[in-house]
Amino acid sequence: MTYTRSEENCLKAIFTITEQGEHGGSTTAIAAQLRTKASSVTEMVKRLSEKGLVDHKPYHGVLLTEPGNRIATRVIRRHRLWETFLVNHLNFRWDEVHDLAEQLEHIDSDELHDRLDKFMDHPKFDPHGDPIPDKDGRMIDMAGALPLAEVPKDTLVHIVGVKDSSPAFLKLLDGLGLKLGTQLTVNRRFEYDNSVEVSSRFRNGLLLNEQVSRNLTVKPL
Amino acid sequence: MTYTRSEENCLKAIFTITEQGEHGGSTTAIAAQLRTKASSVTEMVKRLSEKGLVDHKPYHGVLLTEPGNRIATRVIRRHRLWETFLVNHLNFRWDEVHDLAEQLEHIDSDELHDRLDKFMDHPKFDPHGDPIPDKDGRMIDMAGALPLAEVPKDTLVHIVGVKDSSPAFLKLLDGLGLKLGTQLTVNRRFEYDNSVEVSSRFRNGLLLNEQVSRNLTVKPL
DNA sequence: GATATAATTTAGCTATACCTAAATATGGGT
DNA sequence: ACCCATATTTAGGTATAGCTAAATTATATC
Ligand SMILES: [Mn+2]
Ligand SMILES: [Mn+2]
Ligand SMILES: [Mn+2]
Ligand SMILES: [Mn+2]
Repeated sequence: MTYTRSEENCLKAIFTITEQGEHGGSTTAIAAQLRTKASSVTEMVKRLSEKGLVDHKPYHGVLLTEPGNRIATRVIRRHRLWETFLVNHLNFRWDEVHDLAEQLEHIDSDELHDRLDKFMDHPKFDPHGDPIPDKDGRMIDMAGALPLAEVPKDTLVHIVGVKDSSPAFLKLLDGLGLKLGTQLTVNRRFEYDNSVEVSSRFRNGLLLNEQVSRNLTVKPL
Repeated sequence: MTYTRSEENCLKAIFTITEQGEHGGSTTAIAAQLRTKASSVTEMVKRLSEKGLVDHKPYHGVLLTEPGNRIATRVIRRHRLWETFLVNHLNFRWDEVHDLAEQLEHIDSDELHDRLDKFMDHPKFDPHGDPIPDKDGRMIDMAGALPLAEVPKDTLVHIVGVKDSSPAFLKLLDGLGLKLGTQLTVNRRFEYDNSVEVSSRFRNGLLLNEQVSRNLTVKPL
């Protein structure tokens, strides 16, 4: 079986939405994720449903079936493998690779991606800290990781991921000297705007707004 | 400007056909190359013509304009770079890479392909002996190369390319121990069926039929 | 110069994948 | 139990990219 780019993107969107807690992706949420319109999603979901890749209870959301989940996971695997390749071997920056991976993830070949995986020695994480599924769809689970926004004061943590892979966000982090592995402690939180003040080995009293602290994933050490 | 997969494939087909001597690709020849129908080509050519990528004189063939030629060359560059990467770095065999490259060649990014080129240290030939255009479209010209079928008796030559990249043909060559660089001499030619008998360092009296000798490109030493 | 053959184009149809605007259904709150 | 804001679907349209079958056109041969 081979699926179209749009089908794969739709399955991936549903995966991402349902993974983030939602109990079934709404037509609207999927449309937002795909930057398309709800009516287009209705049609796409109908087709995916006929192919047995999703379960759709109108007004109650779309869920991936087991085959649908397998395909979505495979697309995510490919995306993350390519991002890793582009950064580690072609010397792209972490803020440059997402859009390229959006194209490359649709190349139709398990063999290619398994060889790419092997070539890189089976990397476990992509440049943004996201776990890379192995060929059976298994990946390291991120238990213990949480948004910086939810870290208690005076806890030593290190950055393990970013929720937002947009160039703008990643460039901001670069500009602040924050990257995967950077160790941080929350010194103060301001109720006024939910901003947090953090310190690292290199920098003291760095003020991060709520948007930033929500999009930084960290893990206590 | 960004072009669709079908547009790129059509331009590439016209390039290949006109390169092989034809004075303008006929609708039928293009259709055969693309494994599509003449009527589909008519429509495609109309669109390419409106975009200024081809000149079409009905019943006298389609020719690439300078912009059309640039795009076709770029697609060929990408195809050959990917084939080289797949063979040299992911350990694919030379008979496995063509179809994958047909997909990868449409990834829309000069930056990616220039970096891939650099990563491989600017290879000059792909795994089938075809010259790889550089980022300005220039490539080594194959003057002096000719089909084995046209080599005079007792001339020492070596294999520099294959005209046919199909898995079937390449597997046949593998099976006969013939590969790029192999040195050959034509011992005898048989008028009956245009077959030739060749010798290499490893093998004496190997009989090759016309189809094979036409698809093997060699160069005198 | 007429004509037949083969190449080419046109007409009309299908499928995917988008869109906007209009219609409709639902579930939470009253 | 009802209503309505909102989510969702339907209707109808566009563009790309195929297809088959029918019509048309040019060229090469007689
Ligand atoms: Mn990404
Ligand atoms: Mn990523
Ligand atoms: Mn090839
Ligand atoms: Mn090749």
